[in-house]
Amino acid sequence: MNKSLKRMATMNRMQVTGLELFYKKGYYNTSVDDILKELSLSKGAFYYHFDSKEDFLVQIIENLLTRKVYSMLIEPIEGHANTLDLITECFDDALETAVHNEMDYGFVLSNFINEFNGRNPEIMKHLNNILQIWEVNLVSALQKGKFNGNIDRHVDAEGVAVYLISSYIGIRTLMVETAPSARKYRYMSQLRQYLKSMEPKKVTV
Amino acid sequence: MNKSLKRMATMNRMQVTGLELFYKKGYYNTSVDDILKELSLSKGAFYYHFDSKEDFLVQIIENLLTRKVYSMLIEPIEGHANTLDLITECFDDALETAVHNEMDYGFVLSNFINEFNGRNPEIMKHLNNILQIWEVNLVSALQKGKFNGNIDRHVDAEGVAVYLISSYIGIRTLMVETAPSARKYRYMSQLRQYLKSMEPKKVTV
DNA sequence: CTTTAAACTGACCGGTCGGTCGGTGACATC
DNA sequence: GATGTCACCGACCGACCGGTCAGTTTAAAG
Repeated sequence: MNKSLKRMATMNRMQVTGLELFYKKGYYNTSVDDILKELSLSKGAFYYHFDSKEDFLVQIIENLLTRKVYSMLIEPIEGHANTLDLITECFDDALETAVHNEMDYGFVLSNFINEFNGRNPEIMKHLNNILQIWEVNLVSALQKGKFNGNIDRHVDAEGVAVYLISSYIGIRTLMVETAPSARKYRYMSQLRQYLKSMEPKKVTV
Repeated sequence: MNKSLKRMATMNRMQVTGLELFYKKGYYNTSVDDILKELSLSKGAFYYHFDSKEDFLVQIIENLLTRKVYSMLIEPIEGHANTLDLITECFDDALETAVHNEMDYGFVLSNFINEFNGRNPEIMKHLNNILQIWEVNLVSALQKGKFNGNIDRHVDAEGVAVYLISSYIGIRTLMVETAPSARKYRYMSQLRQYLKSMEPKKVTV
């Protein structure tokens, strides 16, 4: 195998397993040895590829987490269909994935925000960055919806984006352990109603 | 000082400082010695009053956290005024406290849920219990609102409760570090709109 | 076959943490 | 003022964790 290919393969394996365990047990409660044991690799291999545990996490966030948020929450609302429908379907799909996930530990991004807030500003910078990208994309999708006449022009796009993200982060926390399916159903039903209230007011002539 | 009074006083001091540090740095990242140093007490004093670090946490949750949620989020919506107004004001006050808190680390309850989910079922039981009490009280407040004619009778009280709790948990996470005041404003504006959509439809005769 | 650099091993180190335990001072009771 | 108990002290233990390093394996290149 090509040398640099092997390097990439090993580093990727480590990152995938690392994200998995950090998600399950938290960053500080997962030792480097835990990850290595899962992969049957040694300490030396880890520190040959990464400068430190923190450097490792940064690369996981940049490589895997960012992509995850993009594919799950950003790209699905970039289509040309009715923005409100796209958002509804995107949230529904994302939550459905969580419901079917046997071992659900919540929304990775918000779990990390909770763990590093006030403890590691460097990591928080990266996490806030992802959040901001999500917010910006939501806002522009909403504005496109207003432009296309699917959303009332009086709607405050920034406000709606914040409210949507808030509710999503919250429901993912709530769906952990207690009746995820029932809570998803109730949440989606209210979300639909909330989004419906943004449809353009019919102008009766 | 009376013996048992002194005992209570010391235990309470420990719990208050413990909650403070667990909130700031997380449970697993706060050592028993960290708490003791703050209080100029020794290990022996701690383990004289508490069986273990976990027992200590359980007592904090039962004594301090539960009371905190009650006084901030449950009692304020128990009044006789219009339920929707009570909820609005309650959320506004709770978020305003967070805005003015120089060192804000989010919503204690959801922070703990994030930290212990999938790691400590015993603690999760206590946390889910608080969440459920909150939910039940919200539902009954909403039903009272329907009974009193302040809320449309078609409104799904359980759904609204889940949606409110979700959005609150989420906005508290979002308000951490990045523009808390602006985000609070946007959130509250959308919350008002969402709640307004529940007012009874005027029956024009 | 030899050279060489990359990939990896695992023993080891300094430090931290939860928890233990023998001891000590303060103070109420007799 | 002797006695006993409550509240507290702090040295210590064993487990664990992030990180280092001297050395071994692997495999491409000459």
